[in-house]
Amino acid sequence: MGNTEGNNHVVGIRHSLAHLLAATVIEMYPGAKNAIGPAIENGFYQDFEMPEPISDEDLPKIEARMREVLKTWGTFVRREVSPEEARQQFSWNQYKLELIDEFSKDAKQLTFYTSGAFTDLCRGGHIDDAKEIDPRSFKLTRVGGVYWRGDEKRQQLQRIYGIAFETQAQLKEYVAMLEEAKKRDHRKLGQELDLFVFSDLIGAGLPLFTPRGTVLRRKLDAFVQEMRDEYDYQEVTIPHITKKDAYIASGHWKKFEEELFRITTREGHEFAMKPMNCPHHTQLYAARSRSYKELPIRYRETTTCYRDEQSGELSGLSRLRAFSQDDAHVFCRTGHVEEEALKIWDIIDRFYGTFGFELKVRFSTHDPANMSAYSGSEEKWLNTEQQLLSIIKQKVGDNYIDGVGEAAFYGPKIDFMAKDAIGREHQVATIQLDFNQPEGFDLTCINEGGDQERILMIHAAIMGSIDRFLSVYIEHVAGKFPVWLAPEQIRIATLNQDDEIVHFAKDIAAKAKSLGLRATVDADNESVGKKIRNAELMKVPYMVVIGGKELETGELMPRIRQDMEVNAEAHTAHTVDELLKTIVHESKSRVNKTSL
RNA sequence: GCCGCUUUAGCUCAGCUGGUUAGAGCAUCAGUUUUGUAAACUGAGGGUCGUCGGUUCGAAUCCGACAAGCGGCUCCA
Repeated sequence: MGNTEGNNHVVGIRHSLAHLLAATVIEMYPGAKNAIGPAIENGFYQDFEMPEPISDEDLPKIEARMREVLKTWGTFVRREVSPEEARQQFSWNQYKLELIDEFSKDAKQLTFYTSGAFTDLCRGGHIDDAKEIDPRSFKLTRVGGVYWRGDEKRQQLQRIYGIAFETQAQLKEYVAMLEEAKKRDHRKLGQELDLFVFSDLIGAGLPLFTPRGTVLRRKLDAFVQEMRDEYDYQEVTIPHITKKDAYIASGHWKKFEEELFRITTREGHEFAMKPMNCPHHTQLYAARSRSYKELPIRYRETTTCYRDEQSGELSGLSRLRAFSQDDAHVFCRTGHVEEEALKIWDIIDRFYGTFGFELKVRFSTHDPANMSAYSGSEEKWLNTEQQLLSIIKQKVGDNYIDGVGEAAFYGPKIDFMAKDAIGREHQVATIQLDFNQPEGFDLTCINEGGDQERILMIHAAIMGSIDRFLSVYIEHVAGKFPVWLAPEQIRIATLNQDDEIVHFAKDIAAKAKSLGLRATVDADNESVGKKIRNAELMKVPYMVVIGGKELETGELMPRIRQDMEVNAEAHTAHTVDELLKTIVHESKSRVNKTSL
């Protein structure tokens, strides 16, 4: 692990490269204006207003020119200037002028940094000398469109991204990681492994899951529901459309009206496809008066939600217009919150632990500077946040990330981020404490004193969206699903098309199916080598070849997918019963190792 | 939604600057072969070149709109 000094140094390199990129682009494209360009994780970027749009194909020549310009650069020279002088220098660049106006509000002097023939307005943070940059340790990666200052109402600029490290070896390592990520891309694997498809006829963001993909969904969902059953969740079922009144009461209408799929009935009534499930579930709770003795009431349901997402936001299974949530709502009193949240947390730990994900916790709170984005008084916000914080402290101490402004509009959340096998983080599970919808829907219980008491709701999704979880999980395991999830658990291939051999293979498959396994027979007229290759490509965990030898001895030599843990004697002959029994055991125990 | 790029057979991709019946590999189908742990051989079928419109004597190729996808931005209950 690098020390702090080393880390600052690489940040300095990245920052300095952003300057170099700005200098190079301005030189190569007369009329180009640079806006901002900071160091970021693994690299840097620089925003430009370009006279003509550039594309990815332009990057190699910009990169080559950067290396030339770099040779002319030396120490970074700092100079303090007055705002007036700065304005004069950058009169050609309205972006810098805007920054100068802003910075000069609280500073009398601004700073310029110069290396080679290039000077930029900058607060600092470079390395001392541009000669410290290894010209082989950076690379321009992509160009994208961005809004000036991140505001979609303002000018659109072009951003050039680069990656940069202290050494060429580190750059190579990072490039290798990106290539590995590309190989694992769930959109690619989804097609190769025959898990899901999209159709132009059906529409963007509307995934169609194949039989194989559906196995994955059902097994994952069953796992979550099995754990919820332990904690007395009750399964419910709701329709997928609703009158808009439900969203007016919940507060969603005000905030998400634009993102709803709306339906007008022939009688002119307005409905919407449900974008979430809480309003429906509240009505199950509110169907009759509830005694405090009944609480907590826990509803769970895996069901599809529909949101009219912006077309540019759709991406594989990560962002969809129709997606399925493994949703649950707990209706309870303040005194129940801690215990209920801990139960959910336990399910989350067990679920993600099973897959080898490392979890990080984010405490997602309201942004005091932006209260208009939230429902309810700030006092109530602070109150509920305190409740969640004490739970977080209890579970992980100070080991959590502050997510100011990351709350839902109706309440604070505990969000969980999973770190995958190649080090990327994804937001997954969530526990949300909601004091607003119980108000909106007037949810109460009759308390010990016989009075109506306002209750609280906890929203909890373990996978969040099954679809999005799948996108993360497919990439995490690179499509090599453990036996309990594998759409095809064992493939029985015949050596040839001899009747007796084919019959034996079919008998084994029938036996496997009777034990609840997912087995297939490959009796095609193909070479053994080809059949093995096909099974490998589909990442089937177990494969056996049946020939005369097997017919004679009744024993099988399993071919076990390489990522699975095995014992020494795994790759020896086993009886059919022994082999199938093992696979059944692995199917139930949810481990990715064979007990052969 | 915004900026940029892309779209040729089920999949992966050729097709130069517009010019007679649009190609390959894999997959599929048929025949041959009857195979021992990651690709047997031969042959056949399959595409109105994303859709619609325009320019042109002539469009897969140029222009426009729309759709879908990719990389970003914005958004994310």
